[in-house]
Amino acid sequence: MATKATVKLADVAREAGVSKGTASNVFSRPEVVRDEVREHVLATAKAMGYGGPSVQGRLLRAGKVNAIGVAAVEPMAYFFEDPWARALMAEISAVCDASGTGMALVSAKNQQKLVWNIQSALVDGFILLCVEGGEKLVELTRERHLPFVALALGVDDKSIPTIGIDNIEGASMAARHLAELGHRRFAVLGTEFSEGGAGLLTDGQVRGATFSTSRDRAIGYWRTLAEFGVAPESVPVYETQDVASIRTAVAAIFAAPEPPTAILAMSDRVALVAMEWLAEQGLRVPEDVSIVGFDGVKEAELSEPPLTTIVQPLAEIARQAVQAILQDAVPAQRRSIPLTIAVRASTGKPKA
Amino acid sequence: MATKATVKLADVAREAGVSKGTASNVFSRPEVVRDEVREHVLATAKAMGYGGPSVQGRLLRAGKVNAIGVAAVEPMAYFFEDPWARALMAEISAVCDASGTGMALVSAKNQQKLVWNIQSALVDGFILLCVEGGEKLVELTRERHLPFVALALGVDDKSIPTIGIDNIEGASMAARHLAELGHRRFAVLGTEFSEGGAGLLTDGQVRGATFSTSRDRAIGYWRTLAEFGVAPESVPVYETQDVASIRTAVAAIFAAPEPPTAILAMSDRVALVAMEWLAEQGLRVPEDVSIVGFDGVKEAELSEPPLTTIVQPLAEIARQAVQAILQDAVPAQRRSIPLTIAVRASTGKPKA
DNA sequence: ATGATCTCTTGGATCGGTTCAAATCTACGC
DNA sequence: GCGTAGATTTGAACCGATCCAAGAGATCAT
Repeated sequence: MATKATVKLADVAREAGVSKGTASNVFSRPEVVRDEVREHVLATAKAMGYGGPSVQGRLLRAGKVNAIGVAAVEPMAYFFEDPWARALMAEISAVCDASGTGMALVSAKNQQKLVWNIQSALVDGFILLCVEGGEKLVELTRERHLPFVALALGVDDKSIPTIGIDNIEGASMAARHLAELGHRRFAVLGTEFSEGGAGLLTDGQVRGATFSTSRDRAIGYWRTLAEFGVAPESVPVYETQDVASIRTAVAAIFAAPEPPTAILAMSDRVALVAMEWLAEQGLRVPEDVSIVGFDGVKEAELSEPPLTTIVQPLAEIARQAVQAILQDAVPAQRRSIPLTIAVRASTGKPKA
Repeated sequence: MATKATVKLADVAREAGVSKGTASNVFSRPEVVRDEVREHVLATAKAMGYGGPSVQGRLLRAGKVNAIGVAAVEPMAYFFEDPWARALMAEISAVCDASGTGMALVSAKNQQKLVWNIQSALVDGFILLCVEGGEKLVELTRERHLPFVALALGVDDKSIPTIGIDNIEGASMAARHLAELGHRRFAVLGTEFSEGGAGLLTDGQVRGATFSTSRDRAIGYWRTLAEFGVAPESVPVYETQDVASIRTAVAAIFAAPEPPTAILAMSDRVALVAMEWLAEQGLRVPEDVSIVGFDGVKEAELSEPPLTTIVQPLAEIARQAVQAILQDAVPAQRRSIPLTIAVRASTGKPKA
């Protein structure tokens, strides 16, 4: 059903009695060929079942693929299932759409396959979603000698072109919001600090975290709360992983003799799971507990109650990332984009 | 930062003092070259900043891209935002993942760009999401002379390789479920029947629909209801488009002197919007009205109440589509995959 | 007629690899 | 010292187009 004996441009040219060059022009620069000739070549091509210039051939010559790859160390379905990834992909694709650039999904949970996929992806550059295994991903991508930009990179490395957010600043905003409402007893529901960890963390574990994203957010919370007279030692930080670990953590937090009146969650996902647990326990948000998320995913707007959260400027991140790659002008180092806070119904004054 | 003077294989070969052929073998068939030579060439390559064999060059020779394209006549963000598309994409990507195949997103709302994108996509074949503009899409894809499979194609055309579902059968299941619960007064909340239409349809308009998907579902509903003694004329069919048109339609349905006790919705999306309207009006589901959706998207499980719906076997559709393309064995004609019904809380016995 | 312009066409070089038949090298047996 | 099988290398052909300098024709003014 597909290409059969693969008719090529040269065949069409011969059959039509013109040179290869002319035949090529008929397809890629029709205006320079005389109408009569063009029609004839086109007709011959159609008759022979020629499927237009092979992309491969053209490609070899042009060098540009006109597509960018988006890579992650995750199964490919991640792009369509994870809320953050999805939101980001939607923004990236909107930018690509506008500039007529194609997108290729490059991904694999399996290291070996990932190597191969990155090596052989037909793209002009990469956008790396570094939520997990970021360093490895960057290293692999480097070898392709193509422009790339890392997003959500969890490690500090000045030599990696990154577009991101200022996590300390974002966390600060969340903490300030709650502190200004009058809260003084807090707990932090964190994301991953180190490979596979979970549970209550010590100050040292927080500062020595593998993933700087989590570390910076914790530091941002602590620092700002301190300004309001809340001692960091009084603000426990729980590391979480899957849903079960999140529930365990919230349970631990509220098992305390004097539970917090406000929760600082390092991601909307964590916050939403926590809200579910709270609802099950009959604790009202925000009357009994206020909670602030982080990321600004769509789901946060639709939850009951809607979640106050720090929203990431995904559209702007996407725009800058795609532009950087298309123009082969990747930032020399990390570039930060300002965050905003969306105040919704999950936060309020603490109980008197 | 990217490739500079672009070192090529020939350069490395010259520098290392071996032939181009040997250099090529070092990278693509390392086992045939002597260790000593291999090491030396590899070292030279690294020193010169050679980024491995260019994919383009290899490609030209090999002919296989090892990627399939998924195309739709929609803005690219559609793949990440539309519930049905997302669910399907997740399944497709799972299959691709398993076989190490890459995925490229090919899409554009703009006809001209779409043509170009399809023409130049670097893929071995296409999966077409034909929810809208299906015929045009098929036509364009044909020209590439690559294997392709159409999904959710809304038109009857035996010459198009399609993998789909039996819409009549699915609609039948929905209708039977409600009829067996005892319902006798129905209304159909339909999807698009013809380009841009909306509102109450006549029998003739239903049967003469442009989109066979909607037509078949309507026919399935009517046919089965008739078996239960419900005359087709008593079951109004409303065509809908955007959210506003859906709300208008439900409003019209419930403005009737004897409103139906059950709604047959042709898609989960339509059903969910309708449920929202019903909730606003204080009508309880299923106590006052039962409703059955179609598609089986994730959101249908999470709605309040969870929606009874006809679920499409997306995983199986995805598997067959990807396999067909990878093996260049596209079905000669339409192939149907059986549907199942997920009975949830949105349906119950009618009020006595 | 002759030369100057213009408009098309042509053919060969090139993109960056892979492939494979033939050439070269080694080691080993007699 | 000679022949031979086996292991490596080589070099030219090829994949399917695009690009461009140069050639061929047609048109028009002198």
